[in-house]
Amino acid sequence: MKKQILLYGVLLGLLIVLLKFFEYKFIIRDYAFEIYAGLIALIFAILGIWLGLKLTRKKEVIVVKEILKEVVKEIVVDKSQPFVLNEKKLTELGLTQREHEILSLIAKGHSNKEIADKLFISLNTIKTHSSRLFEKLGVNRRTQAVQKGKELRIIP
Amino acid sequence: MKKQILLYGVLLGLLIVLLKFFEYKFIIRDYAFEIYAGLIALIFAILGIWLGLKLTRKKEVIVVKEILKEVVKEIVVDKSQPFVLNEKKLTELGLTQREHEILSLIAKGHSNKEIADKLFISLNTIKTHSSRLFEKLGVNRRTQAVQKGKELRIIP
DNA sequence: AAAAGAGTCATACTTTAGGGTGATTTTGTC
DNA sequence: GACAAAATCACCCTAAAGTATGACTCTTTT
Repeated sequence: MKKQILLYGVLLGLLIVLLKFFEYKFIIRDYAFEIYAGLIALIFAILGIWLGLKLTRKKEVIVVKEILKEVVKEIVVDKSQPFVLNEKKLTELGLTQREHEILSLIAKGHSNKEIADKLFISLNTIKTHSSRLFEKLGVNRRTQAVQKGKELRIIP
Repeated sequence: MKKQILLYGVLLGLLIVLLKFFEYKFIIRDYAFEIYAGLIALIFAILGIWLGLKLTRKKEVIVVKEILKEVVKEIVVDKSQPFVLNEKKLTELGLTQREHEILSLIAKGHSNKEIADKLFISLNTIKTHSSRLFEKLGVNRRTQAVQKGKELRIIP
């Protein structure tokens, strides 16, 4: 926050210097003040908008205490939608493409049968995929898988 | 958007007039320009921030076409979290307290057995509740119920 | 007091999901 | 071409989930 204010101040100073400089270079003396004011207003309005946009990117801080390692980790999760796939987590978990695909279909409320029909593969295959999927996510029910998937931001 | 720009322009004009007026009233002549610039910058930065904050309040427009009544309704849903219970929908659907409670437990990934244990009631009762719940939501699987529940904002 | 709504429970039955194991086929990589 | 990873499928069995129906108890409303 202090950085922002400092940045604003410095920018304003620079701008004034710049404008004063141009004042002696060109012949825009008559409307100089209005032009300056307009320019400053424009620039700071844009900066303000940018800052405003940045401010709304709410960050949720999840504090995970790993007792075993006696280390306190802070994971900053960007909660400002829309959904951006967390590819790191995806590879970290070792989820394959197919497994990921099936997870999202599960999340959409489809039954295994429906998923099988949709992907033109056997029901058994869906079961194998989902089993492995659950194992990798450390869950044992599809509803939990969906929950975890959303939490880890690997599905929308 | 055009309103915003107009507002900015008018404000800038007013400000300049105001400042010019004060220039002849007080003796702040020496640093007048810097003060003006600073004031303008400040005001427009604040305006920008406000605008930026307003811009990020994404609104999702759901268009519901009621064919029977030949009326097109537009429901504007504010999507800028956090969860606010849509009580209207809740009563509209006729969900009872218990059913709603069970829906949220389902959404948390609990099995029927777990819910039964948690609420100290029989597994069969959970089944009856969930059945009626599904019927009211127009679904036939718990994953779909969770989806719909979130969509209708009756669960977080 | 009767009716209605909500909550509870049971029994019986069907469907879907999940776990375990093993096997075959594709596909991409060295 | 060999190898590994991914994807496919089958079979078996158990566990959950879901459907249908009927019934009992409270509580609130009429």
